[in-house]
Amino acid sequence: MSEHDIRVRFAPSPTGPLHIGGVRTALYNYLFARKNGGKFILRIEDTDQTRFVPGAEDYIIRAFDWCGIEFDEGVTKGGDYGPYKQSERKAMYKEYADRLMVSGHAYYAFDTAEELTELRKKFEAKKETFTYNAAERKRLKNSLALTEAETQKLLEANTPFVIRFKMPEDQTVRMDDLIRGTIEVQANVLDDKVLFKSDGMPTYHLANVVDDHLMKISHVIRGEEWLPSLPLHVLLYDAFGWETPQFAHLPLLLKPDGKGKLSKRDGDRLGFPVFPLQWTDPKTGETTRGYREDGYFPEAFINMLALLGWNPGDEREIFSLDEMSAAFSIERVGKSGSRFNPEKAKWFNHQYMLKKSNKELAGQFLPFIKKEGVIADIDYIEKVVGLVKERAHFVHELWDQADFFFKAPSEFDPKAVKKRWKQVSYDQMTELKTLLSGLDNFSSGNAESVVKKWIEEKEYSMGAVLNAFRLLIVGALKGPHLFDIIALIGQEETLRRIEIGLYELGRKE
RNA sequence: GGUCCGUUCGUCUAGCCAGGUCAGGACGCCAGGUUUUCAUCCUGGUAACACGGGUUCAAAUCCCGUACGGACUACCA
Repeated sequence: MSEHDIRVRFAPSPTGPLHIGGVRTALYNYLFARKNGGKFILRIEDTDQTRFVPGAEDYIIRAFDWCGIEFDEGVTKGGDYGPYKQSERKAMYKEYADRLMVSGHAYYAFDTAEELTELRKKFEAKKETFTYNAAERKRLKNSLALTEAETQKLLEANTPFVIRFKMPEDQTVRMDDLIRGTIEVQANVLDDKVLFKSDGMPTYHLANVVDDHLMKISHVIRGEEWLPSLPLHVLLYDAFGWETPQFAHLPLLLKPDGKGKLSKRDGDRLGFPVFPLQWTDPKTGETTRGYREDGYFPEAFINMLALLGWNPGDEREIFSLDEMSAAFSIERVGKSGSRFNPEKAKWFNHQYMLKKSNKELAGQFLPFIKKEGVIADIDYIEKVVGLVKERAHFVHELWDQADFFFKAPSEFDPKAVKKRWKQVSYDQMTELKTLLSGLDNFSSGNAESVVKKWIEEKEYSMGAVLNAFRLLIVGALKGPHLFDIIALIGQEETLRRIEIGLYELGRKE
């Protein structure tokens, strides 16, 4: 393996279901790896034991599985750079923290969480912000302020400690971001972040830098919320004497209305999912809807997500994962946050509905038909789907568009009856029944030409006859081309429905 | 409050880096056409460079400022 191999990672924390913003971040990493012939790695960042949520890791894996996003290495895949779960790498982090101690880039701090909280409160009362930095560290309980003997004594007494990064003074940190360009920050304004916690676990900052280096990550593509800690990370690479990977910080997903980033509450409030899969909170038992359960096709979901912040530079909008991979480039990712638009999400699903084969759709439609207590042949369902798929956004909407293919109307839309069932209708339909019963060729085309010829010869109103006919067959003024319908349900059923309709609607006085 | 990031139709965005087009496309919405139903589809329309300076013959594009928005500011990631 050469030094220049492209390796990217997605590193979620198993603290709950994966937000669609996270899915998008993973997607961009995946596309970047595919485009550049690189590897895509899934690493679980579970260094916070207090926030562990059972089932979350499994959820994350199932979610990507559904999306069709595959990893080359990671918790489920294995690989040469494992383990891929940080809790299983625990032992090594202390070693790296110690290296920083030795090189003078880090120090022990014995301040308790309570003491620091107290300090922050005091500062706040003075309308100031407490920062653990060069100005303050001398007055606090740490190995920089204490004598060596005092420090040693505390250590020997097993006093809980953390290891903090010693932020350099008077240094300008220069960073390059693939999306935002060059960013400069004065190290003075940064604080001495905790690298190693008193529970023996590293913080995100240490773990992510160590792991990214050890796993030979070439590009760190992550959410914008990490931008403020980028200087720390860059300084950490420097302190270790490691080459920094390239960075790209992705813009946020914003809520459809109002201000701020997209949250679970927006989904509940506006009626759309914020998670790929349904999630049931193990503690509260509360269930949150997912895109899959709402009837979205994974391809549509991914396609919609990809275009939220990225565009190919031409006017294409419908992409398969392969097409997206080929077209993707990090330079074409926008800088500003994207407002999520539920309407367009539906449109995407409709596009995929149109694209999908009738066979595949029929298979997905089958359970809904069974639920209605109807038994139907799969070939028949396929033909039905072909006629109605363009009128639905989701598979679950198909039944409403197609129920009349499976059963005679049980009721007739009163408004339609009022509008289209006239005095003459009864006699005309009776005549039509006779006409149709004599047909040998009941194909859509033949039935249509015979019926229309008859209407013309009798000088009936085309609209009146056809709409009354539709009413008897469908029960409402909706549906595909009428003659396609009767050809599909067949001559016998067509005649039966006319008969039933005649009986139900009767002769209008 | 501090630090950093951002700002083109209602929304997603192209155009910006290498200044010069009636600022283009898509979703939505509106109108017309097709479908003697409804939906699809087709055609057309609606609608934007946050504001103020500067540089220039010329600024959406380059520079500065302002406003607004966002993220971060934990022994969370």
